[in-house]
Amino acid sequence: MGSDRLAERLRERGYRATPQRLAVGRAMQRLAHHATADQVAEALARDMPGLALPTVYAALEVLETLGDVRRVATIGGTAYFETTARPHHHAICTRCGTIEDLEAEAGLKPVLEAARRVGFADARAEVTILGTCPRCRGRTP
Amino acid sequence: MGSDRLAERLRERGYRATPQRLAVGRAMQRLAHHATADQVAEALARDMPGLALPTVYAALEVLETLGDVRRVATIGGTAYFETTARPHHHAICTRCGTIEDLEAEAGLKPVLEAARRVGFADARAEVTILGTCPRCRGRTP
DNA sequence: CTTAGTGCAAAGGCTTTGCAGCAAT
DNA sequence: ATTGCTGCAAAGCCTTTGCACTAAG
Repeated sequence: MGSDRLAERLRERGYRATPQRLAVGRAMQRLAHHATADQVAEALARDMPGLALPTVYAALEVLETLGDVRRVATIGGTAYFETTARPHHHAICTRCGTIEDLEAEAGLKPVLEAARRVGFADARAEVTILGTCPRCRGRTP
Repeated sequence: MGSDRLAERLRERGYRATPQRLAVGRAMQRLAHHATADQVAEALARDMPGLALPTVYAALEVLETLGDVRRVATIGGTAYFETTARPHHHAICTRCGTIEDLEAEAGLKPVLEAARRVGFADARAEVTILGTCPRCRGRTP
């Protein structure tokens, strides 16, 4: 899933390989973990001064249909995106919204099967840990 | 966790037992699964004509601190709330946002431990299935 | 009586939409 | 030469905030 092949993969699916899409794709790989549209835009501000936020959203949407990127489940608010490269789970701080990546295996087959039973085919499973992060822990309730 | 005891539990924690909070608490139990603030307001529109949306949000927030209610992890957009009574997981349609409850066991200890390792204490784990619901399945891509 | 809570309105933040101009094929 | 994309601006949603008034304790 090298970023160099992104151009080619875009064209295969009938999309144009624009500099913006390629840049967003590269930025996502560089940020790796998870990023908001705003963070992506900021990361690219230097190289692409004119890059607009709606364009980032549009690019992320295309990358999503390609399967390169997906949205992370959060407790509302800002949308987080991540690359699909290496699957992992997330710990979200319910106070400040910080997201931490977790590299751990989970037993999700029963849940996936339950989902299939109610009609969700070819679905993916994701574990979300919700709690208080270290920094928020030592503060006023 | 009977709704009748909610008044008492509110006062124990220093909150006032207002009709609005009790009504929101009852509505959440009745809606059971998961509901948006808007749905709660709508469900109570008959009985409490003057109930304003900000009040519903405020009440849900209080119920959240009581531990009666919590936010569900979703892929952005509208916030969903649910009662904490019976733990379960969710299947979310990435197209229309529909949420389906799943009653299945998952092996989440490794993930919870990984979370604890990065400083998330007393956290809860939640599995989110992301895919396409039966209704959206048979439609234009 | 006191002070928290409601209701209303308005602000705020993030995401999406619309459209003219530009660029990829 | 076409038609899709970008960039900008504006609209849209949902959620939160501020403040006067009401009501809980």
